[in-house]
Amino acid sequence: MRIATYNVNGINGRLPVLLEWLRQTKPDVACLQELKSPDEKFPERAIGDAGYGAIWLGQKSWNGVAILARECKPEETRRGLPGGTGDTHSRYIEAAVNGVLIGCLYAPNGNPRPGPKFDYKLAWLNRLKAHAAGLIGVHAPVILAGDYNIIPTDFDVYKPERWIKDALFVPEVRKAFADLISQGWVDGIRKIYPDERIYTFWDYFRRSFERDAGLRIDHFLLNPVARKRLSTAGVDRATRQLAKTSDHAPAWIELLDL
DNA sequence: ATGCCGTGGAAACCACGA
Repeated sequence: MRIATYNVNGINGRLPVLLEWLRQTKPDVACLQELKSPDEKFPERAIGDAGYGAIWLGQKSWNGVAILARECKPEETRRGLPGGTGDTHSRYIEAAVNGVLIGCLYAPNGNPRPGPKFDYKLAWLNRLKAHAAGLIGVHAPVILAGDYNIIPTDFDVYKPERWIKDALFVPEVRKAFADLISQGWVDGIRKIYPDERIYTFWDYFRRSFERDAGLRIDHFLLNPVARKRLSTAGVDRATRQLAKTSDHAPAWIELLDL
């Protein structure tokens, strides 16, 4: 079972690239972020024609998350993290697909720091941690996949010194990721590639992709049941080279079938 | 050191992203 995550940066503008990627790589589940689309403009028909059922949580212009499942409809279990009174951002949706519980998340960027956007990021990550604490012990595979907007370590950024004060890399934010790991979650991509440079995002400008000046900010966290089934992982770098592409590349993990 | 590019929405610029 292949589970992918892809920050599409606008699902309607990105539709040709998204459909090409689905056609070529055929993930069983695809977690999408940054739809930048209100619910009524989600391209349900085009995605259905491509062979995918979908659930989504959009909003006008910003944010937005969706879960796609090949040849079936995800069984939605939650929309929005708990404790979100007054939070208008569409950043979390969760579903069961073939016995695997999938949380699809788009964490806040948090820049500029300090400021209200950074405070919101830390508060949101605290809510994620609280929800994750309740999922870690579920007796089924659980995957928390998405754009965490966190560079976990020096090894996950092309030039750490340039990012020291950035909201993706400051100690408080890296600690939030480490706290999740302390709960018992496993960083799936790093588990498969302990010693390789893996990036999932490259800026559009300064020829970042050509220079491989990237960041690893899209992650899969696996609970212990899911970890036992983890077999392979990867990043679809070819998709990052297509015309009109996102600044993120899709990332994926493979779980052994039972 | 930097939104230099790109998207969406409103309005021919602005907010926002990482």
